[in-house]
Amino acid sequence: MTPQRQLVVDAVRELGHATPEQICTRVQQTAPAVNITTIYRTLELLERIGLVRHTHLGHGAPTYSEEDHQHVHLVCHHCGRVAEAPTDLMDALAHRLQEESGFTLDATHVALSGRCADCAEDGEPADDTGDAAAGPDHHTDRHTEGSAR
Amino acid sequence: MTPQRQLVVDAVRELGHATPEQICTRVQQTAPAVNITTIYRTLELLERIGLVRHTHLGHGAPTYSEEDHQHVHLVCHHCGRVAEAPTDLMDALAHRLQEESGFTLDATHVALSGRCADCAEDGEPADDTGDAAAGPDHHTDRHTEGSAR
DNA sequence: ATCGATGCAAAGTTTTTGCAATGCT
DNA sequence: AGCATTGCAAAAACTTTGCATCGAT
Repeated sequence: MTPQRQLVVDAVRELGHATPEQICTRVQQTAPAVNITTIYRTLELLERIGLVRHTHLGHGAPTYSEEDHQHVHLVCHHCGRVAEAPTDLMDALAHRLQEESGFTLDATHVALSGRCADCAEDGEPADDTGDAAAGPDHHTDRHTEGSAR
Repeated sequence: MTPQRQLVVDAVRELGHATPEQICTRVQQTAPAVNITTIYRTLELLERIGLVRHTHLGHGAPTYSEEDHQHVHLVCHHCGRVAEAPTDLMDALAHRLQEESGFTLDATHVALSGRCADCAEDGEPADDTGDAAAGPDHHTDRHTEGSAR
């Protein structure tokens, strides 16, 4: 309804899966005055009305994406990249869970982690100390994850 | 090696999957002087040497468990309870991911979310605003530290 | 004496809350 | 005016870091 909210929706849509801070940065490119608080509150609202959903990529930071942008996230321990896979990959699993445990799976809410094809080629073991490190092309310049301290 | 570390290992083992703070609380039942800092440092160490591993349950707080305690976590949106399922549930999925995307799945690192059998019975829609809310029986009394009343 | 482990306090991050100001009806 | 939304600042929750002390080799 408000311009800020529209900007948040747009940002979520454009970024695909982004943390609140990334969304904030994006929104501020258009409207620098927008506060991070508003991002959080808007995201919460948008989620409640079902426009966006959030997913946990393994790291602490949740990422937001469009509600209808349904896919499974695959995050690589090694390079931190996030790939996407169709949710029907999970169908069989969802079925088994339902049968065996009565558990109804929400396939889109979490990310699966592992190692992507690119990183599998490298023989190097992941420094699995932390989670997915900052991506190679994503400049997720948060806390510059130093592997060896 | 040190008594504190042993206590941390024990706590992780007993609690199954616990946040650093829960572990801290547990350890402090035996050794009240132990500081939360030590918990974090010890956990980091134990993880590096492969004694424990951490898993993201969807909420921000990572939980730690024994390395060999391999299972998939199923966390319920509704009640926040964490169930466990054998990892071989994921085998078929892992295989497909490998084939189709070259992605090597690490089944134990993340939790699957959804709604557990108990909560499925209640017709109530989950207040899916946040993640798993504080459980009904889990009194997630985290911040119980230093305040030795 | 040396070196690592620990406790304490302070700093850093990320997210939430309180409150006053703003804008729309 | 009434009401929701926003921005700012402070608080809270969570984690890491610096530094002095303690213990064992």
